[in-house]
Parts: sequence; C-alpha cells; structure tokens
Amino acid sequence: MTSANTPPDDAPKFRYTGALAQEIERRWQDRWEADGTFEAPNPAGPLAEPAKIADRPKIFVLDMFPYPSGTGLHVGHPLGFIGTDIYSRYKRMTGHNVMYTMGFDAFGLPAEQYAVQTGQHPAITTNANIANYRRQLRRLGLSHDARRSVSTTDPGYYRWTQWIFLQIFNSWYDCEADKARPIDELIDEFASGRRPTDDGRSWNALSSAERSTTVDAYRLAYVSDAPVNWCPGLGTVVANEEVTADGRSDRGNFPVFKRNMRQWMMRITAYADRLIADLDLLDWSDAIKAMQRNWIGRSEGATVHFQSTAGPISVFTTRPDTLFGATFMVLAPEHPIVDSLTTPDRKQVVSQYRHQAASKKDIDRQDDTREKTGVATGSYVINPVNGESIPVWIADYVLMGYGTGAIMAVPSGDQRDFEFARLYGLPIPAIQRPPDRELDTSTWDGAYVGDAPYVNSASDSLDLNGISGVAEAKRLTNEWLERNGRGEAAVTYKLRDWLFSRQRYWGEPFPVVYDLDGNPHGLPDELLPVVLPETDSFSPQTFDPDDEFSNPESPLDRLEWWTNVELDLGDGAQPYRRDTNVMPQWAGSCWYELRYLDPTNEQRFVDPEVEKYWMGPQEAGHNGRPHPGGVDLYVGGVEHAVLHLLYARFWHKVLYDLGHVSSKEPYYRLFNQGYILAAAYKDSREIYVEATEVEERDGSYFYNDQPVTREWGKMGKSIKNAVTPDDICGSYGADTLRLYEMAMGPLDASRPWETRDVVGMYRFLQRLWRNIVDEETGDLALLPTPADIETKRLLHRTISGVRDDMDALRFNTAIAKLIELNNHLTKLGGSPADVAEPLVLMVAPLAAHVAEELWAKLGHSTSLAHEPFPVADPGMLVADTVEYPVQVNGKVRGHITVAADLDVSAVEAAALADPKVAASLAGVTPKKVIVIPGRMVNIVA
RNA sequence: GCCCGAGUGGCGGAAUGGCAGACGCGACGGACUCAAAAUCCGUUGUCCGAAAGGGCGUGUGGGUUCGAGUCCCACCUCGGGCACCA
Repeated sequence: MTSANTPPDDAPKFRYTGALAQEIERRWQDRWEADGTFEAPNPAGPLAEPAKIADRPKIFVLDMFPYPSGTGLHVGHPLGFIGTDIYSRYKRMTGHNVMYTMGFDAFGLPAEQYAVQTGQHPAITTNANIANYRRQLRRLGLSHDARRSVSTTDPGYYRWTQWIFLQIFNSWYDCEADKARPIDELIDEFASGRRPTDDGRSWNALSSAERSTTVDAYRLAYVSDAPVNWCPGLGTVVANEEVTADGRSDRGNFPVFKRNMRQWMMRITAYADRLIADLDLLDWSDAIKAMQRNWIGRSEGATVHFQSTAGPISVFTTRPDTLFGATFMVLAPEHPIVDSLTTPDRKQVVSQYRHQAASKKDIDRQDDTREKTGVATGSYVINPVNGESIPVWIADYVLMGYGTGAIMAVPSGDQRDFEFARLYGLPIPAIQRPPDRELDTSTWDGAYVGDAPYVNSASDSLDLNGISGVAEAKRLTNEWLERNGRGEAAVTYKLRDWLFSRQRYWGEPFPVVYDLDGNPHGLPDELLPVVLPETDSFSPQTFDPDDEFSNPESPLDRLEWWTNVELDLGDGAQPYRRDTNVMPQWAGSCWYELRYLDPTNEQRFVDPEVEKYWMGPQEAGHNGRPHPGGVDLYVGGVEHAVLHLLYARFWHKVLYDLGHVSSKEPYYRLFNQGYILAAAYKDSREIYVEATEVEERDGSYFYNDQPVTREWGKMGKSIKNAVTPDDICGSYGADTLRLYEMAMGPLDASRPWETRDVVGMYRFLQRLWRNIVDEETGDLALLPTPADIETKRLLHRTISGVRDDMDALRFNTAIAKLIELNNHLTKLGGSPADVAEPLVLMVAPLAAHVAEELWAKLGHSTSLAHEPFPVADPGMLVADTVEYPVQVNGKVRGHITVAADLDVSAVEAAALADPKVAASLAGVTPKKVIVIPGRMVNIVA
C-alpha cells in the first residue's frame, strides 16, 4: 500500500517528509534523554538541586496512569498525554519547575488472565507491556522525567502501598475531632477509662482477645462478615462501585450476588461528609462533583421509632413533617423482624413473597413494568405522632441495603407509596393542601411533593396545620421526636464501606497475618514488603457465573509454604497464617502521584519536604481561587469519576489526618479529556470488519464490495477500528500526530478520528519548515528584510492569543492561530528573521521535535525546552486605524476605516457619511446611533 | 423520572452580547507532470443573479437588547451519569 504522503523520487532533498520527521524526532528524543532535559529538581533527597528551584514556581502536571495492556497504545490513548505534555512544555518555557512523568497501574485482571492462557508469569508479560508502552510514549516525544516513573507491581512500590494499608489499619475515626487518629491513642483512651468499653467493664478486665475485638471494631480497615458482592464468574468479590446498575460486574459483565462473607473493608463512610464538603475546595467540573455527591448520596432527615408487637422498628425518612400522613409501614422482604411480626394466618403468603423476592435476578429487576407488589404481615405498629395503628407490609420496593430497611409510607406525599396504596386500597389522607388540587385525594393522579400548607397534621403536643414551609415543619417535627424519645434527626448515605479484598493472584498481598484464634495482626514495617509469592499456578478458581453458592478460593491459599509462617510479633515466636487475599486494582492508584515525587526513597513513602514543595497549599490556583494543595492539573477520563477519584481522595485524607501529607485533597484541578471515537463497520452477519479496508461510495460503505453498516465507538481491537500511533508516526512523524490530535477539537470533547484529516497538520509543518529552511539544501533560508508592521502586529496578536490559549488548555485554537501566522508568512514568500524565532518558540510545546530542529538551524546550540516563551508587545496589539462595521438596524451595510483614537461623535459622522450606509438609509433620519469604541457602529433608523 | 452536557456548512470545529462559519479536511478549478501521486495557487454556508448586489441562515417557539450562536423562559433531539435511595 502506498502511503498517502509518498514524496516523488525527485522531491527536494530536505523537504519535511515523514521520513525526515522521524529522523529529526529520533535524534531529539535521544538528545533529550542524554541531556536529562526534562528532569525536574526536588528541594531535598537524591533528586535535589536546590539551586535550580530558586525563583521558579512549581507546577505538578499529572496524567491518570495507564494499565499497560498487551495490545499497546492506539491513537485514542495518548490524547490526554499529549495535552499534558504540551502544557508541561509551555510551563517550562514560562519559568516553572514542572513535575511531569508517567507510571503504570499494572496489577489487575488482564495480565492474570493472559498468564492463565499462556502459562507465562504475569510479571513477565507486564514488564514486556510496560517496555512497549514506554517505547510508544517516547516516540510521541512526551517530556517525562523518566527517573520518576513507577509501576505499582514493583515490590519497591507496593511495599509502600502495604505500608499505607497498615497506616489505615492502625487508625480509627475520632468523630469528635472529625479525623483519623492512630489506634494506639484509642487504646490509651480505653485503658485510661476516658472511653468506656462496649459493656462498661474496665479495660483491665478484658481478655486480650476481647481487647483486640473491641479495638478491631474501630479500625479504618477491618475484617467484616457482612453482605458483599460475590462474582462467581470472576471467582472474587468486588466493590459496590464495581457493580453495574443491572447487578453485574464492571469487568467481564458476570452476575454478582449478595452474600455474607468474611472480607476486608475500608471505612470510607467515616469520610462521607468530608468527601462531600471538600469538593468545594476543588477546581473540578460540576458534572464530576455531582457524580461524587450522587454516589455518596447524603440524605438528611430523621429516624422515627415505631412500636410493634415484636419490639421497636426504626425507619429513616427525609420527610418527618409528613408523619401525620403515614398510613402504613413497609419493610424490605429480608428485614429480620418480619418473621416475628408475621401473624399465623399470613405465614404462608409472606414466606412465599419473601422467597419470590429473594430469587429475583437482574433480568426481573430490569423489568420495566415495575408494578408494585407486596403482602401484609398481619401486624400493626403505632404511629408515634398520633397513636394510630397502621398495618405493616413487606414489599420489594423497599431495600434492605438503604436506611433501616423499613419505611413509613406516606401515600399522599411519596409517589411510590401513592402507587402502592392505590393498588392495595390503603387510605391516602391529604396532609397538605396543594394549590390547584382538591383536598379529596381520590381526585389526585399522584403524590404531592412541595411547599404547601399542612392540614390534618396536629395532635395534643404537635401542630403543623397552617405552616407552609417544609423546612419549618421538619424542624418542629424533629424537635418533637427528640423531646418525646420517638426519634431523632439523622443522616444516611448511599455510600457503603469499601470492600477491599480480592481472591486473585496478581495484586498486592495484605501485610497481615492471623493468629491461631483468627485475629488479624498487621505486620511491622521491617517485614515489608510482603512479596507476592512465586508460583506457576496463578489461576484463580472461577465458577459457573450463575453458581451463586460457590465459595471463593484465592490462588494464594494453595501455597502452603508461603501461607504458614512463624513470627515473633512481640510475645515470642508463634505460628501465624498469612492473609491470602490481594488488594483491588485501585490500591496502587490511590497514592501514585506521591511516589513520583520521591521514587527511590527507602525510608519513607515520600520525603515530607519534597511532598510539601510539590503538593502543599499554594497562594492561588490557576484561576486566582485559593489553592488548597494537591496536584495542579490532573488529566484523565471521566470513567474514574466515582472509582479511582473517590478512593484516592479517601486514602489521601487518611494520610492527611495522620500528618503524612500536607494537602487535604490529592487533585486540586481535574480536567476530563474527551475520547477519540472511530467508525466501526459490521457486515450483514453483524461481524466487525477491518475498518481500514472499508471503502466509501456515495455515502455508503463497502468491504470487499459487500455493503457494511457504520457505527461510532471508542477505538479498540475488538471492534477492529484501532489506529496505532506507530502507524501515524511512521507515515507523518509524531509532531503531525500530536498536532492533529490537538487540532481536532477542544480537549474535553470527544471527537471522531479521521485518518484522512491528518494530512492537514502535516502540510502545516511542511509549510512552516519551508518558510525557514531551504528544501533543496537544508540550510536556513530567511527573508533578508525585517518584518513589516502588518506582520509584526499579526505576530504579537498571535503571541498574545497563543498564550491565552495555552493557559486555558485550548490547544486547538492555539494551533489555528499559528497556522494563520504561518500562512501569512507563506504569502510573504518566507519568514523574516525576527518572526521565525518567536514562531518556532510558540510551536515548540505543540510540535517539539521540528521546533528544536528549526531552533538549531536558527543558530542555537541548546535545547529550547527552557527558553522563555515569547511575550507580546502591548504596543503592537493596538493599531493606528480601526475598521468599523456599520450596521443599519442590526445588519452590516458598510465599513469605515478611521483613526483608532477618533472620538465617538466623529466615528458617528464618518459612519453616516459612508455612501453605502447612506444608500441603505435612503434618506431616513436615524433615530439613534450606537458607537462601541473600537468595535462597531449600529444605526437605528 | 432526576442530575450534568451538547445541538453552528458536506465533515471536524471557531466566535469577551458586537461583521457567524477562524483553522483543518473534503470538493471544485488551475500550476507542475506523458500521466498519476505528492506539492503549490485559487474558489468553496445557502438561495436569486452574468455581475454588482441582495434574500435567508447557528435544533424549535417566545422574550430581553440598538444588537443574540452567546443571556432568560418553554419545548424537541442527542450524549453521559444516577435511579423503587425512603
């Protein structure tokens, strides 16, 4: 196949072709590496160069690091990387000390699955994949400080992942101080009697097993026997965040079942309020903030206690003010009190309903008819506010996993309760008088939610009637509940604690052993890292995806030589059994930005001085708002909105509470780049065909002359539409690829890849080259005369605009401005010397290799990576004369060119005097003339 | 249903409330070539017109304004997220 840009045999020898571009690129990549051009100095430690730091503001630019997959990069992957590279290069040229590197998030399922298929150890394939990624990223010319690169799978890295786990394990959440504290301080509180034990006995009276049980209940990382998401198809448990809306695994799309199992949990719920509140500190999009708030799902309301024959039943409600309208109670079918509540005559129907609810699988749950179902238990509870006896039902629209698994049903004020009441003929008393509605609810077609005066809402001791504000009514009801011991204000969250263990092989082992009684013990620092044991059997036990009652079996369980150890943890050598779970893939990505700062430190996960320099609070952020510290710019895909970004914030906050880091948040400014989409084609059998071999004819698409259908999707091997950066670099060079990806559109928008469009940026670079270099000789060839005033003005306008665009990450419009300037030079027949230098410097962040080459041709012997970025001369941004468009009634009818400093009345006179304007006025006397100085004139006739 | 975001030429996209369509692709015409490719030059929103020029144009309908792609209200469509969450 002939490449689209194949030059003729007799082409000029030094034309900027794909071949020449690649030669230039290789040469400069080697030189940057040899010179350590992009190495960023630290204030302390092995990478310290204090002299280089003085007077240079720091900036930390971070990409979400990739999982190094076996198929390598396609052109969609580096979109964000190119953006951060351009920004980093620009910031270096504006005098910043830039932290910019790349690591690899290399634990996880695909490497393990590949290992199972091929018998190769995942470490081998992972290292090969990382090497391939490094090669591909280097070829793009990314200006990483290679010394700082890390892989989460390196024992020197995960030693500290394990250390942080132990910090969390050895902490508890002090609700009064609202922060995590070391577990030893909790033990002190128990020992000194300041904090009572659960059953009130003194600390000394407890056995050591009782003590550890007491303390373990407070730990931020704890073993729990609670409902978890068991995924037989993966052979492991997964976190709530990894379960999709239809009850399947995020990875593999296997069914997931709720089962009680003993697993590691992290008490992220303790941080729920701070994870919400501190979003206000962050420069993130409202969309991502909304997703996090939504996921945490904070609801304010009240817990209300109802009396039943089987004891008190608590419900959570966000509308305590509607308590007078509660005419029945609904329990989740799984609610433990159901058995003792059910009356003998209802036993059969209740048990039948519960069985039916339990067997409901995701397919039934997806059923969109969603008709309410439920059965009565036969029992009644007392509504505390008015003493009325109301029936208790069970229904699957009430979920055991939220609130208390029980609700008070207020049919007039809640649509679900309304539907349920209508279906089963339960009373629907109005408790508010909505505008435009009858008080008789039989005329309603749905519940009423809003501010309206309360009616039928009074007892001897609480009267809401006549109040029209929900907030006020809530407040009064909450007060009444608390005064009478019938309830209290309460907050619930959708967020659950984080299920943290996985029954897989390719992950971080837990630095934990169990004693003979089964109590967990964190290992001391000197026993870290707990290295993932070698084996040739890393296959986890997986099961029939629908086999709900299978049991997890970790690969590490099989390694008896590894699991059984004898250790002295303080009271003599004892036998212990190692924890055989591994951590989830999210663990390594919860703190990697910190390790970049000090990658080789063996004493600490990061040196405090180094951490403070790069991550500490700043005087002002990029937009002038306060900067609470953290990464200055974090670029990545939106798919991590509630997984990585929530977990990493949580870990960072624990580290902050314990004094290990100086910023409250890890990522100050977040920018979500879009995706590159690509056309994929399916034949008549619905099988994907190779996209590169599809031909377009008159808007239809053909593969081997057979018609195929087109769709747009994320690029990928599975839908046969991947284009690799290696292909594009091979045809045009990396600089063209970088420009094309940035010129396609704004960085945060998704856009379709069109290989045929790439040539536009290639032509731009070719023209740029030709304006400065003689294509025949390769020598510098500038115009002999300095730039005229028009060219100078354009240059300075371009400088000013490009700076603004670079600061705002608008690389697409920066490129457009540079092309405009270059097109102007083309018309001049080449570049004057005083334009070539600033132009090359402006191109440098975007197309770094060709800019370096041109810079060298312009006579410079050093890299331009740290050259000052051009600064616009303000005097060149204003012209002597200005052209005004003249509108008549809002339509442009003519143009006038006048002196820039002409006063308003003179501009008005000039406009009215313009022949075209006069013609379109046709003798009508203007009612009003608006002159916007320097902008335009509008004549109202 | 709720919460975000977006609708602009044939395509990707540009426009501090101030000349809509920058820049790129494609298309068309031309140069070079035996020819093609590559490269270069020119034209390119749409309709009427030979041209000059004019009409119409940023999803739809209203509004604010001297002036609206941009602000406000209502609606339509598409994309993303959440969803019997009490």
